Amino acid sequence: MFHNAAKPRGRPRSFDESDALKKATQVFWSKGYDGVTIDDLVAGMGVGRPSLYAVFGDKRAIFLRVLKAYAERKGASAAKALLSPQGLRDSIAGFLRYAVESATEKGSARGCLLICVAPLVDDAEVRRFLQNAAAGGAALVEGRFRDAISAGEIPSDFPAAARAIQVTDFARGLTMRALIGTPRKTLLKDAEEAADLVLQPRCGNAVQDF
Amino acid sequence: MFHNAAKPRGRPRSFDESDALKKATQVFWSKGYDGVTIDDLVAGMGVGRPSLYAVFGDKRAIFLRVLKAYAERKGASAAKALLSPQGLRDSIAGFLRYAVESATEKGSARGCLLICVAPLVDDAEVRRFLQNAAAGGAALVEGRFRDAISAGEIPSDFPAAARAIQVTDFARGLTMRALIGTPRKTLLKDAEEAADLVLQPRCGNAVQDF
DNA sequence: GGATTTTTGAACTAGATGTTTCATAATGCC
DNA sequence: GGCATTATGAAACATCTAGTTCAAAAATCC
Repeated sequence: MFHNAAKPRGRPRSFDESDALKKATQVFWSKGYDGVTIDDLVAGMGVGRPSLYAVFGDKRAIFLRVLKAYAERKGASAAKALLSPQGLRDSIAGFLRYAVESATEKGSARGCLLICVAPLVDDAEVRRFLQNAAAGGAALVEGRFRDAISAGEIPSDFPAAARAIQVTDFARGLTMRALIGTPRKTLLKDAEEAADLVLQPRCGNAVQDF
Repeated sequence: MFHNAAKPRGRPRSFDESDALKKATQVFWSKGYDGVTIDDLVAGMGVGRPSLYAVFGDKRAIFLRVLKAYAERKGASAAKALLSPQGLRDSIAGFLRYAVESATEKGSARGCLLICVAPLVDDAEVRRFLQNAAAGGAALVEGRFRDAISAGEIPSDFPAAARAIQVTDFARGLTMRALIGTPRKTLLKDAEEAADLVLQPRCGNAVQDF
């Protein structure tokens, strides 16, 4: 049940659809949503203007498709980064390290499309999508914490949900700091130190304990 | 030594300069840098087009002035929020609470000009300014930690610098999450929980300790 | 090969945008 | 009151931008 063959009838396209979307990702990522013109997309995607409108729609539609594809890739990568054979601390460190590394990749724009640029788009559908994506990210980390509880790595009263939010919000902060030009090395150090902190079992009364 | 008098010679201005800048702040804050047109500024600042160019310069110059004035106000407010008679935990909580509250104020745009919109401006001077502002924010929190060490509230080997970065980056994360529409109540809860965590004295080997 | 279908490049239109010009208005100075 | 000075509003200007139109190109089907 995969009759993918069926060659289309007319002139074949001169571009690959998902490849063009990946190129569009870089365009939006580096210039922001408002900063991107159709000409930028035409040049960056290697797709002629009429084909662009016919196949993808207008700027907003392109951005939404870009966003969804990007979020899927990013989510998969983040999940992979959480899988560490070295245990929980290294999982969290790996997650934060991935955030930093992908936000400071050379040859690509700094920061992150989901964290840095999409939130500024004034569009209800985008906002809804981002809220889900944010919740999904936190759920990913929370799941890792729950696995650790099951494995006996951390106590069963470990506040998994709260700590997951702390991890993902901190990652957001690192990513924004990458955007303003903070060097990768600095951010990686900060990520490691934060990974240590977040595994503290319980922490209601730190001051009194001292 | 305050001879401020000296009335200017020609026709008096129909607007107050610093008031116009505050209005410009709202314009940039709500629409982002690229999203703002000169017409937006003319309408929002209550300053005619030629006066705008004569007094403030072009869009970039206006934004830089807005940014600096905004950063000063924000820095002062953040410093005030750190001053708590209730001790360190409440200081940090106050800092995070202020971040959330100012990012979810009704009648104003969500998020924060320094954290959410300025980082996307593709301009070397803006980036330099933001790096300094970020360092200044972290220094503010670190100073509060050092005061707490002096006061004996936390041990002297408390990692003040690292924790200050954790606090400010987490605040960044909260602020970005405010931008995408996360309710204030949720963010305030997250802020309180994080304030507890960050006061943990030392945390190198959490997993082993358990 | 000719009809049919689909894509493409170039040109076009209408409107938005950044910036300047200029005559006029409103003040202080004498 | 008249002159110098500064600010203002309306309009002008050139450029940029989003989106469409159309004939030519490139493929399949018969």
